[in-house]
Amino acid sequence: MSPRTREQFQAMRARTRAKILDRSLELFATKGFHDTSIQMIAQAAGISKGLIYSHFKSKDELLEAIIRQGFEIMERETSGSADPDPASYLANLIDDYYTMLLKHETFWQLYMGLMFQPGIVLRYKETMMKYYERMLSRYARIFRSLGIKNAMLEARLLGAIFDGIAMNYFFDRKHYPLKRLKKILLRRYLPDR
Amino acid sequence: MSPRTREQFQAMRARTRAKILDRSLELFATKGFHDTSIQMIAQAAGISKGLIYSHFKSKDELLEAIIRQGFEIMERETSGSADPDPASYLANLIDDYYTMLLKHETFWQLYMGLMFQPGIVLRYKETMMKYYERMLSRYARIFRSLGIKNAMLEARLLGAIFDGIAMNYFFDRKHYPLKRLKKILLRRYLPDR
Amino acid sequence: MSPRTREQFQAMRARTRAKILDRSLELFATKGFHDTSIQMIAQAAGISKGLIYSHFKSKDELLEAIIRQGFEIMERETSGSADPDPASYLANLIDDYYTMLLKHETFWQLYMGLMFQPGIVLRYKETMMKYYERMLSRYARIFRSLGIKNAMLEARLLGAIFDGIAMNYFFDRKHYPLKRLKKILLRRYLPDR
Amino acid sequence: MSPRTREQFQAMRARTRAKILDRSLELFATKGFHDTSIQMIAQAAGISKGLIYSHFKSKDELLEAIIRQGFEIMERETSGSADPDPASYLANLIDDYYTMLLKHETFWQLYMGLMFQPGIVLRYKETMMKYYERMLSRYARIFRSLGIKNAMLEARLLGAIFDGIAMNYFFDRKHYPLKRLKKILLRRYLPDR
DNA sequence: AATGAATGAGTATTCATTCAT
DNA sequence: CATGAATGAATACTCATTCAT
Repeated sequence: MSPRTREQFQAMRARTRAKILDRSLELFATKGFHDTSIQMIAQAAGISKGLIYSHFKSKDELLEAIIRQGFEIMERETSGSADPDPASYLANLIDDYYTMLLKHETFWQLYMGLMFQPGIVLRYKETMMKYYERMLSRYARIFRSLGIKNAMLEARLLGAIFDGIAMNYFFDRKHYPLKRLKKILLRRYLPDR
Repeated sequence: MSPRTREQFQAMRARTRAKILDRSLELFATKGFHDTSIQMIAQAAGISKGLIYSHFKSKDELLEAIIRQGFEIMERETSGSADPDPASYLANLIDDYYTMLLKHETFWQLYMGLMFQPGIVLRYKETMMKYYERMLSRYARIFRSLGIKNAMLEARLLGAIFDGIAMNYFFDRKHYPLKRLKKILLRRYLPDR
Repeated sequence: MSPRTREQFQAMRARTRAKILDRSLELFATKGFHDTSIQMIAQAAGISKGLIYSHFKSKDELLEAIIRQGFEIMERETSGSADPDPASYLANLIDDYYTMLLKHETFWQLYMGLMFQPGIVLRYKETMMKYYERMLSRYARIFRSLGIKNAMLEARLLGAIFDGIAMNYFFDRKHYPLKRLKKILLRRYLPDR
Repeated sequence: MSPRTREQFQAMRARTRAKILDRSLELFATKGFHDTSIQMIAQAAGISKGLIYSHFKSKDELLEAIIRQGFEIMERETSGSADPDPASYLANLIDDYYTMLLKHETFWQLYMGLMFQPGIVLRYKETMMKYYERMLSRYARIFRSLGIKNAMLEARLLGAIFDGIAMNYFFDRKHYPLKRLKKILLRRYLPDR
């Protein structure tokens, strides 16, 4: 019955918050934002509805927190991987993308789903765009260093390819030939390897 | 004062039905299925809520009708365009895609949005898949006739590219360089032209 | 193309009216008043919704017409059967009741159902009561002429027996031993026959 | 400021649930199932519409709960009353019936009303039948032990009498000579007392 | 007279959010 | 801090009734 220290409290809160974020991400991604009720999240997280509201002001803010967190993780993980050889860069890029897609499948799925729900997207559009643009710039830089013309356009195309693959993959995860497409992609962008 | 003829009634119904389909497609696409209420559709169509239900048994069936209609139009318009020269085929393919995308923008946007709403997608997955597969087969046939190996995989890649482009386009219609991407695409797939 | 005479028109109207009454009685009795829509009646009668309203001001008035008609028929058919021998009277009474029950089964069922729908009953209570009381008086008269004391109470009991039997019969028409109960009844009220 | 204990929550729920059951029974019985809206029940119970749905999944389930509860009470209260003398049994039976009728008037009225609403009855028919049959068996046993032939048929007749009396009583509660009918009934079934 | 398209008030139901304890 | 009872606004859907032709 010794009173918990401030640290213990904070750790607990952090754990609860993480659990909420975790569970809602999963539910939002697999069932959709509208078809996931606060009640369901609470149940999945093993806590009460009220407690969710002590962490997030509203369902919308919870969603926002998930998105923000997702982007942060994504960015943190992508920013590394310097490589002197531009061609490897490109291979890394493609590798990275696939790694990310599979590692953060759930977030990715949620994120793409949101892109098409205009009512929701509006609120996060800017955040999403910033992230996306940063990514494109990275692609473009590599293309440019490889002497490719229209580097930004090429970056856009690569981005579109990635998005399209992800989209199709999520639509029919079980049967989509993700790996074989990766091979084709590598062959196309790095023919001389 | 003589009663309306059967034809008159049918014409009235057809007109109303078209208006409903039209308006809901637009609203579903721009605001999302969940965020569009029957009330809103009624208002947009200038009719009463009840009348919608005299045409469609439920909101779900209305959506289904929209999807079905969309696919039908799409298919009807794509099925033509025979061309003796396979290379032209490919150019046509890309042309066609862009034409379709712009002509039926709204439906396209709805369709993509639905792909990520698991609760909804389930009901129409099969319909969507059939359509998509038919499209891929067409692509593959062309690749095959051009002597390209892995024709089906290449078809999948092209499909992904198209989807990715559409997705990005819808996310930021105003600034997306749709036309320039088309050029890049044509150059890539038909380098010797 | 010769114009129909006034008589022909009236005959047609009467026929339509009869069909409406007939069909609604059946539907109200078997599905319940609330669970029968005007649309269903129109369909069952092979006419349009509007036409029903040209015969009856409202669904309620249609019900009222059915009830009124039912009572009229009932009364007309019961009023006859004079019999010099009081004991035969009693047998007749029981016979009559069973005959009526089976002949106008549908109306009977509707009528009993309405007795317990307070919202509806209120409007027809008086009509129903008058009819019922007249019936009871007839019973009482017979009991009195047979020298039975408490004739009115006995009439009430007989009435209750009739109602109870009908009720149970309607609840499980297929298995209810209607005929055997009649025998028991006759034996009880006319032991020396 | 300490959170409510599980017991406190349970007590709250139980109180609310009882209030809902209580009020709906009354309203369903006096106004009919269809003519009682959830809104009315909420108002009568002094709670919000939503709260009703946290206790019962639907209006139908609420009705079912009422019926189930009614039968349970009925059965619990009837099951007692052993008596060595069969004749007393019979008197008890009649007594019991009248006691029940008056004690649970409202439920009785609801129950009878439902018997004639085909759409509703279907769902509960079996439950109702089971209860009714158990009751009839009890009656039959007594008749048999009194050496009466056709015991089951006699039971059915008694059942019908009870139902008929109840029905008439509910139709015109104020003026129906319930007590005097009881006397007549007792005299008829127990003439030598 | 006859049709059925059109209306809109009414109803069950859901769910994010609040709040007393 | 934590709970879940309670609220009420929002939403899909039904159906009696009206009315133009």
